[in-house]
Amino acid sequence: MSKTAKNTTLKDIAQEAGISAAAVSKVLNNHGGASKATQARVHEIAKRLNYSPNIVAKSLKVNKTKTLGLVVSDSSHSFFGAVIKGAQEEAAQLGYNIILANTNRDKENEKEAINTLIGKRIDGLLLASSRLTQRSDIRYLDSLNIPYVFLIRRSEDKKAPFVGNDNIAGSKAIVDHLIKTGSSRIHFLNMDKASTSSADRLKGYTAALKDNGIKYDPSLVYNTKPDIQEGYTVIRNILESGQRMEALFCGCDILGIGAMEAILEYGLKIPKDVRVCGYDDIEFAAYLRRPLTTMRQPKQSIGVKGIENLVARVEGIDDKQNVVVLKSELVVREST
Amino acid sequence: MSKTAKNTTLKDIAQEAGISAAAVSKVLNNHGGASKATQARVHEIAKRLNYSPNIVAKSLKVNKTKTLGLVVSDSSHSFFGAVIKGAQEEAAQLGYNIILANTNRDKENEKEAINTLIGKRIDGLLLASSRLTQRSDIRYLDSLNIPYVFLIRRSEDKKAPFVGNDNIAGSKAIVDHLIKTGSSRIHFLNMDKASTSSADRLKGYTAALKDNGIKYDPSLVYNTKPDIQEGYTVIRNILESGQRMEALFCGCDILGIGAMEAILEYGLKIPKDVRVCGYDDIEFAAYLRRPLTTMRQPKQSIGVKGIENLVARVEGIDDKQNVVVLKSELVVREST
DNA sequence: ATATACAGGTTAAACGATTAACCAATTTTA
DNA sequence: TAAAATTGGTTAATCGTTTAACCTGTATAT
Repeated sequence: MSKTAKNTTLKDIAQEAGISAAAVSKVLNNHGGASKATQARVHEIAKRLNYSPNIVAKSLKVNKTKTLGLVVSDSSHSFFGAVIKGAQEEAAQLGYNIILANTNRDKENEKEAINTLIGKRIDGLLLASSRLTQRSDIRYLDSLNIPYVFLIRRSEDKKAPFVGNDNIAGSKAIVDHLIKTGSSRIHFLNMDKASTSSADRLKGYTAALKDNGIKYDPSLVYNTKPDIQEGYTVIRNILESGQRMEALFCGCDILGIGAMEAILEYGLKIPKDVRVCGYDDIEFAAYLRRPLTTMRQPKQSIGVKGIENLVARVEGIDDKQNVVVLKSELVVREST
Repeated sequence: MSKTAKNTTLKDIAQEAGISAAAVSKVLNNHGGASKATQARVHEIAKRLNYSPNIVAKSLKVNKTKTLGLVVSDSSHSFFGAVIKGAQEEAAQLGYNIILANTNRDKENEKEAINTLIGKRIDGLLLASSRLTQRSDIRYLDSLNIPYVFLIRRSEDKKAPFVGNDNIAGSKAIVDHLIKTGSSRIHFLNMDKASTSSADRLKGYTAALKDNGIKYDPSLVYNTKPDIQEGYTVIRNILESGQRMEALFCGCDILGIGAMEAILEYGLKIPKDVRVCGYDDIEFAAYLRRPLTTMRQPKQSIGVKGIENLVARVEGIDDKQNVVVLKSELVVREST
């Protein structure tokens, strides 16, 4: 593996073809001003010498890297997997590459990751489930001087570019489903209180109750971080405290999985004793102990639309929307 | 979002500090040759002007980008999610970034992806479940003149750098488990025939049979691509053909999920009538309809070790192993 | 026939860093 | 005290492109 082997450059081709490097550059970029014969010769030589343009040099010159940053809280999470794939493929389609960063749900990590991305001079930034959702964070993001788009979780500043689903409508729809199918006392295991997504899902929950004339009982609402074990623990504790539970809406499928484990282990039947639903429709939701009723978020589309929107910004196209809200879909399965 | 705002450069700092850009560079890189006072001044100005070194320029000069390529067949796949995360975090730790590429299991896509990565002048390449595993592909990869490491699926050329688990030992262990716990007629739903991983898993399967004095019956072995629906279809067809099935080893958990769906839908009980196991231990294997017995591959470690090994190559360290085989672990669950 | 346009290039500067080579002034060493 | 070494820098080249500005010879227009 000879690391010292030099790559072919424009100059090499120029020399071989007996013309200037500038001429070669123009040929290779179709910038005109070259005879058919020269064009053919240049292309032949380029192919023969296995030329691969040095994008680093080009980037330096044109001040664009054709690279976008994608920061996610946890790329191993099934949900993000789909988002990442959608984003990556759409980016490739549009001629961009993606550098991936993980934040592990930590704001400082996130800022650090963004800073190194900035050093690499990315053209734009996609923030999935970001922690930088406060108004003050927007000032920080704006100071980076590159376009950015929030994914999944929106900023407190509602004008900030965003692609995701309508959490209020989605959670209202799923709670409506629980009510219409017979429950009026509905526990809600939501995610971290801090996130705008959680806040919206709570709004949907209360809206559904109100619409159906049910009084909102805050003591039925719990918060924890999206983690199977956490979901298990919280629900187990509730059950062991002797509280009656007939229906449970989990803020995400991951919590739903943990919750179902706890419920089944406690000896209750799903859906006979307790009806459970989640949110997201992660890949395996249909194959769980009890296939899970959930709201299907258009995960891959979020990635795709996110990139589309970001690239439009990067390239200065201005017929783009600021806020793109995609539809989520109720998927009813065995668990309810 | 002013796109024209210029970033601070070394020159700006130099001007402000009244010294040359070279001096500033040295200060910022701790290359010595500057008074304490100058150092302090430079650092202060850099911070004040919000200086972020242009890594693109640096990369061009030093001919290293501190960027690695990671090509996977499908980043949305739960298994790769963990690998990607391990790789990304380890890379960050070592000062590298990762550009992600998807191939969708297509060799031409893979080559194309690699070519654009080469254009971006990545320092090294990680190939997860690559299609470029033939000897002729090694020549292609070598011609790229950058270090590469195979992940998960090894090359036919056994000397090629590789990080993954021992598929022969792993599949032998799990088939042993099926035999020791009472089955002698074991169906095997393996993945695509072409892959070295499948071939190794078949070797493990036959080795286990042989060790236990069971005759190998090729008519019990099926191949299909790793996809839930595929697994479902193949197994459903087998059952509908009237074949008796008492134990089933699936080449990956994904196939196991589809298989279990088919078996349960056909009215058979798991594990009473048919005992099923998979391979990989993807995140949700424990929460499926029937929690799945499987071999737990150290997915995140594969990513981590892969990067470690690749970076050692990139940086010319030579106490690295060529082939790193990590242990997989038998996880027995309800399905067997 | 003269001016004009165009085809097919060339030259040189620039992007923002790094780094080898050099230098003047001061300090240390013998 | 003279030579050597150190301190704290500077200059200029370089990485591989792109691109504005320029040039020259031929073809076309008037």
